[in-house]
Amino acid sequence: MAKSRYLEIYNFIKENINNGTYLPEEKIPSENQLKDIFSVSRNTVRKAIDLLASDGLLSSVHGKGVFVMKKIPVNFLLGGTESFKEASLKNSLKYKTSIPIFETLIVNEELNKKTHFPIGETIYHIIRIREISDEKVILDDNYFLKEIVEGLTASIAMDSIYEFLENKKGIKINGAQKIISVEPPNEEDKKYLDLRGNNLVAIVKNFAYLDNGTLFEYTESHHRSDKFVFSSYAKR
Amino acid sequence: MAKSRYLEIYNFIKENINNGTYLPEEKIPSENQLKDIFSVSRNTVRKAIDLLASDGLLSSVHGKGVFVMKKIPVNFLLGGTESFKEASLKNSLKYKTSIPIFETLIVNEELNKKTHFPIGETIYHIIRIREISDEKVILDDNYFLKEIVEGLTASIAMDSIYEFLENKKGIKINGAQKIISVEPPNEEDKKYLDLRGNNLVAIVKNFAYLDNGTLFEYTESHHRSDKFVFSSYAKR
DNA sequence: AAGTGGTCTAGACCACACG
DNA sequence: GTGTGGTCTAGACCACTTA
Repeated sequence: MAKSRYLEIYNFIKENINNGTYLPEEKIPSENQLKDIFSVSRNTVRKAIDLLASDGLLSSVHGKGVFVMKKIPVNFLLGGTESFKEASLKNSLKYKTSIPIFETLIVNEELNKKTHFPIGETIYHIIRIREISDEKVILDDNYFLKEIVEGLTASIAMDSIYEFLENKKGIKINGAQKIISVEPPNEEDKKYLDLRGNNLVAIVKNFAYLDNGTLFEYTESHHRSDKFVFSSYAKR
Repeated sequence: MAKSRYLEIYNFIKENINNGTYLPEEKIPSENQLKDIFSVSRNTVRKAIDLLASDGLLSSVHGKGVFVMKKIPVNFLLGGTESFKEASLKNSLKYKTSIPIFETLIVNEELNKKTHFPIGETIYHIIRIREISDEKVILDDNYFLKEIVEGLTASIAMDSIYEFLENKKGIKINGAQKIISVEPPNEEDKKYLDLRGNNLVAIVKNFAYLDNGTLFEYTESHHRSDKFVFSSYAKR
């Protein structure tokens, strides 16, 4: 159940898009009609529509109406801020995680250059190897501010770190800056991954921020290049 | 000057972030203070704040206040010495463009599979080669719905297609779904790009939609892997 | 002219954080 | 308790599109 009126309307519209009641490239009922249907103010209807528009599902056009965006032709997506586990579940893949490194470090100049954490901060450094269908294809090189993620253990890291941070510790994550590039594998990649002749890895650098603006995580995900996919929707 | 009150407030806050009046990890004035400063209703202040939050510049925290996000400039995040990456992110690059192919096609089954345009539609197919510092490093394989982009010419494509569509034709673009992968070069890549021994290309597939939901563009950008970089901010 | 979304007001009550 | 942001109302007027 939705806890607010606008989420109720949000879910109603979303459901009607998914089940084909509202068709792509066509209009949904006008804001005034929806306001009467739900007996709410127009602002509440607009809030629901704005949310769906930022999801890329709707588009408001002045004087015309609110259109349903044509369905995005990809349903096997990785990426966004989705964690490895969420992505795997959605794609029903078999995965295994191993953790060859779980250590505590103090940020020195070299680490500061790489992670952008302030020099002197205490951080956890974790390397996780992701095995999918019996092939080690992803190496996650994680750095977390210890102060923020206190209580994190290797067995939690085997599962989902984000699940722990958000649900167990109540940490509010605002979002993350991601930078993707393609580079030759480093020593750790060669040591831990099943490169199978691939001489390049796709690297996703991830700078994650708390709701108050603090940088609390830096992660480099090294993907075997032939197994790498990334997806995002960019509003114009 | 801004044409609406909320944009005025939006620009005011943004300016104060940029010039250091509002500092990262600290709070901006409360919604009630801003409402009095600008003599507007609280909803108008909230609209400005919501916009900046969706830009990733602010973050509202219930009961606490509105925080300025700490943002590390993207060019610092890259590190390394690769001047191309820094330059391309600063947008200070001069592309030289050549157009070996500019043709009109009817969508058949094979093209439908690749572009997702309806079978039977008339489309433009354009291949553009991007040369940077005398190296051909990007191949753009573009497909546009002819009906929408009518009037597009090769000389426009040399410059900026989007500038033409948005400013000259008044086309409203909602956004685009992007999918990134790494693959071996195809025959066209081998023919047109200076691969310099690189045996992989980074491919950005781009599905662009109009405001009414219509898919009007499909583009594959093939980047020589050592010159590829991609950046995005994802809200949680 | 009628209908649509875009902006804005001046309130209200609620939920959360902190001292 | 006080202050903060989160939700919501019941209007109003404006700007754009279509007929």
